[in-house]
Amino acid sequence: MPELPEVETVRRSLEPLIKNRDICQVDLRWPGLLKETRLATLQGLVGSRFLKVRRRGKTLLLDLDRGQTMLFHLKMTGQLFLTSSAEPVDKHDQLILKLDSPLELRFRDPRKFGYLMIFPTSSEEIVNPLCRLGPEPNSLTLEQFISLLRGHKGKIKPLLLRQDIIAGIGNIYADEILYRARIHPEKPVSQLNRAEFGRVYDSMKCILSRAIRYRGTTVRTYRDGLGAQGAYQRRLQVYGREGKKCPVCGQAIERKRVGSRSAFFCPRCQRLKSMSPPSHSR
DNA sequence: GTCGATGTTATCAA
DNA sequence: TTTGATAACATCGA
Repeated sequence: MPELPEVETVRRSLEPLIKNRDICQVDLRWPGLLKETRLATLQGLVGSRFLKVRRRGKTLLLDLDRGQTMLFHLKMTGQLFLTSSAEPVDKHDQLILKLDSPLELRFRDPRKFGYLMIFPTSSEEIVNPLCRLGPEPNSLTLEQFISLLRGHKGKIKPLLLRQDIIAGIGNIYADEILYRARIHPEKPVSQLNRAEFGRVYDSMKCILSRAIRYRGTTVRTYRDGLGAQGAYQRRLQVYGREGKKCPVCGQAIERKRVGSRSAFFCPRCQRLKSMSPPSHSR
């Protein structure tokens, strides 16, 4: 679930509390967490201090003094949170960074898809996951948005999910964005007119900022940097609501596989084809 | 117990 | 270029 709004919420909740704190001890409990990074590099972080916490797409970037950056990808079920060392360690806790006082920064991930990568901050733009990301949604003008999408073929929803085109949108928010824009997830981008692009663009900005305001969506495992749940799950209009009534027209929400992911949408508000004009023959 | 699905994405084949 | 399948893994619900 960690999409842009969730990762941004983790960032905002974590930064003020770990900024200027030192790493006193490193306890890696599952070596597979490290990606393209040596254990010695991780252990060498003892004595480093956190400077800031950034986000790029769905990744978290923890900048340290001494010029290194820790990149966490939460994937499906990863959690990065600050806690007290008195808190019992879960069997899915894969990394524990002891900070000063009783504070610990922990990475927990039941499914073990998430990872940590450490690299020099200066090489950020050439490092693997970051260098292939498209622009941030909030940095895009409508013109840029249109030209990014127009350069590709295919259905709109799978394109919104592509991180190399636009960074940060995942399955939940793609569905919510398209619902608000009244665009069917399978609509070919080649058939979108300017007004429809405009609606998707406005909807993207609106949904993402609203989801950040509500501190993200907790479907199951997502937690912010202090272990708190989000609140946006109560505002979802279509995601996970198959068979329930569309909030606007009352039609049953449908679910369909689009680009090998589940897509939830209202078949009436999000039509694939415009209605044929009424027939006069009778 | 089994089966199918889950918010992500890299990789490979067609 | 695009798509679909697969894989990484644990958990949950039917």
